[in-house]
Amino acid sequence: MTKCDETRRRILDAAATLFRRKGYGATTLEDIGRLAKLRGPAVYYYFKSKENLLEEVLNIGIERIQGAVLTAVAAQGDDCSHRVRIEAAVRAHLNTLLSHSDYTAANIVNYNLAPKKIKKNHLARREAYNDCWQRLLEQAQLAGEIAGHVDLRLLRLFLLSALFWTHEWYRSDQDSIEEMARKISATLFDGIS
Amino acid sequence: MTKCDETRRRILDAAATLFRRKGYGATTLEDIGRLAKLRGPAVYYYFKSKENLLEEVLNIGIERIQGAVLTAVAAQGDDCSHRVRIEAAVRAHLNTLLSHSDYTAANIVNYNLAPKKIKKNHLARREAYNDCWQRLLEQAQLAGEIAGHVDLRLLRLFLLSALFWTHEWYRSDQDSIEEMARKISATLFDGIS
Amino acid sequence: MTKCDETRRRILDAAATLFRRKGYGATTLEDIGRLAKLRGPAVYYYFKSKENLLEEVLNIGIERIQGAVLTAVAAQGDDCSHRVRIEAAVRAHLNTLLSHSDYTAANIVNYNLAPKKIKKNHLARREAYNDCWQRLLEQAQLAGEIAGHVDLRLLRLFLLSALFWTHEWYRSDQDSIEEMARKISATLFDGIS
Amino acid sequence: MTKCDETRRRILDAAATLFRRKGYGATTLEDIGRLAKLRGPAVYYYFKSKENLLEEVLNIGIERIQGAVLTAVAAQGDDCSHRVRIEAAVRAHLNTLLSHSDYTAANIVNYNLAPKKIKKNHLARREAYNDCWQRLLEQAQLAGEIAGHVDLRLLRLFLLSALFWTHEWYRSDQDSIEEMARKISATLFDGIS
DNA sequence: TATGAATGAGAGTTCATTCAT
DNA sequence: TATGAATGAACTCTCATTCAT
Repeated sequence: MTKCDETRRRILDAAATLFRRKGYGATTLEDIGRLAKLRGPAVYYYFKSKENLLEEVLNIGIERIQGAVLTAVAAQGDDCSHRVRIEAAVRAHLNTLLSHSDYTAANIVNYNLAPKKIKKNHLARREAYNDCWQRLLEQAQLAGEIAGHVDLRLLRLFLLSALFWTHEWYRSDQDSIEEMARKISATLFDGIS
Repeated sequence: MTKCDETRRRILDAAATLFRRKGYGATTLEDIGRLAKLRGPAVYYYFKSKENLLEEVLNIGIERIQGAVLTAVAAQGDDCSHRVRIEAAVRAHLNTLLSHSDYTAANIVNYNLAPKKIKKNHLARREAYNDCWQRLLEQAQLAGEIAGHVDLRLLRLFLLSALFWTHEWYRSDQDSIEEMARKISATLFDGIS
Repeated sequence: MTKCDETRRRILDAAATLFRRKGYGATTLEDIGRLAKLRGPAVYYYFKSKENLLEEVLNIGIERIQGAVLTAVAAQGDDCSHRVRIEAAVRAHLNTLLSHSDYTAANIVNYNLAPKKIKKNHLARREAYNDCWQRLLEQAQLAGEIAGHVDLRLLRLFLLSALFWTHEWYRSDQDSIEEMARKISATLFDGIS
Repeated sequence: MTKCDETRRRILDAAATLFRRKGYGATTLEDIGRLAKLRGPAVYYYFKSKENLLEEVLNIGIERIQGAVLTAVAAQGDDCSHRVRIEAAVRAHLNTLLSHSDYTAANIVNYNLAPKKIKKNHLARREAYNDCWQRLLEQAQLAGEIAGHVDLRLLRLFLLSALFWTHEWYRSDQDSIEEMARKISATLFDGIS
């Protein structure tokens, strides 16, 4: 990794952290520069514009979580139950979002209010991630582990909404991610009755 | 309703709509004025500052949804099952959030990135709304309709996350609120197995 | 005095007080209204504009002090020394400026930074007041009570500067106007050696 | 002197000139920028706020005149009379105020109406300058050159009032500073009788 | 590779002023 | 006689962006 790449990464990290914490609009390039240990305008050496920087942060945010989820699912092997696979996916999602990187949280916080152009460019990645989950659920339904009458689209939206919004209330000192994943999965499959 | 109150309401409505659509930071007072059919600075005749306006929009957003949920639950009477009551609450929440007013959606979109002072002042109302749900779930658990082993705090957070985030993907032409409420409730109580 | 005149006077008094305390620029019509017990725009019923109001305040400020000084001098009669007359003038000037009305102090504070048009209109009155003093000094010099070599123009400017600026440091609980007038007059005539 | 310092100084000079001429309130940052040959917002590269700029102008105004007076007095040596020293102080004061810099005049014009915070911070410097004069007069009185019965505090206030307000009427084509200083000093010590 | 200096667009906000009532 | 409502001009200030170095 050249020094150039390393600086670029430092800027991205700083941006992710600040976009998450204060939001895109309230973060100045000078803020980012400060955290990345250089001056604001230096960002322009590495990125075309602030929007551009946002775009990249958003992309990394999705890539990371998607990578983590896919890896986790694959790691379960082929002979385990779909319930186990889905729980692994939940765990991986939460781990990435809540403890491994600011990029994904920055994505959630900023996607909605991002400039239209950015949203448009980014949409495909979001849908790709949704598709991962959709497939996961479909396979479980095919295998009979999810009842046939369940509306998978709604289930997915509902589940991902819940998973994404954990970052708004999660406190690392109160909740264990492992446990959360287990409980969420249990609630989902068995219900609360 | 005097003309003054009426104009004030028009400004609040405009602000709620725009705060929801573009976010607090990206919404100009001139934008608000345009939508409310007056000039930007006229807003200052009714509100002390833009922040002040935000504060009021946030408050109304919570008041409305809390009012709707409490009313809906009360309307079920005392002799129905807790499952029915909770489903009624879900339906009322979704109705308010998705079709009755921009205030609640504006609240969700903007609360997190709002100025600290505003967040602090608003916190109590958010917690009050959470408490409504907590009580609803506790009563159901006491009555045995929710299994004793269920972690109610996590359940509530999980459920409200999912319910709040519907506004990000809900499309009125694709999803019926009635149906969503029914399905969500069913998934919750019976699980997906 | 009709009610109309009375209100007009209340507005002028309020303006004088505030112009003196905070300056013309920092005083809003709403401020003036508040002190005069009516709303800001009501001022327009009595005055054409804020500038207009300033103009009148400035004029009254000079008229009052000039009236007081002339009256005081005249009251000394014709057979007293010029030194006594001048001391009476000093006393009258200080009394008006420091304890009898805000108009004169408002004049001093605001004249310099007033809009050019106002200054131009007001100049004649200022000069008239200067002329009173100039005549007072000339008569004293003619009578031999002021030495022939004294530059009366400079003396007048010097004396009036000192007298006008008392309002910047005068504290009614520390300094007696009577005594100040006596000491100033003594210093002036006899010197400090 | 770096380019940065040089620009900063240009801005200060412009501000001093305009604050003196039109007053703090009526001076726009754009005005200052125009005179300093840059755009208005560029001022913020050098100063935190307009108030900040005012503060610095006020400070320089006092520093300059105090420096000039102290230097002038010291330059008289130890064996001259106090009358000579005081006349030198008067001359230095007038020279600085009337012909050497706008800062001191800007101070006089704007101090009184300045924001409270600024006034408070600045007060000490004003008092320091007053103290210089107070000491000057005390030494003269000790040496017997000022009569024992003279109220030095009043004398100082009176004298400084007169000296400060020269800037309101002084016209360089009518009055010679040298001569003014001489006459003022003569009047002061010997009286006008 | 990165900074210092500067710009220009645009924001929130204030306020004298107007006008219907 | 006075107010409530609204406007428009202007101001301070912020910030993404540019450019010479």
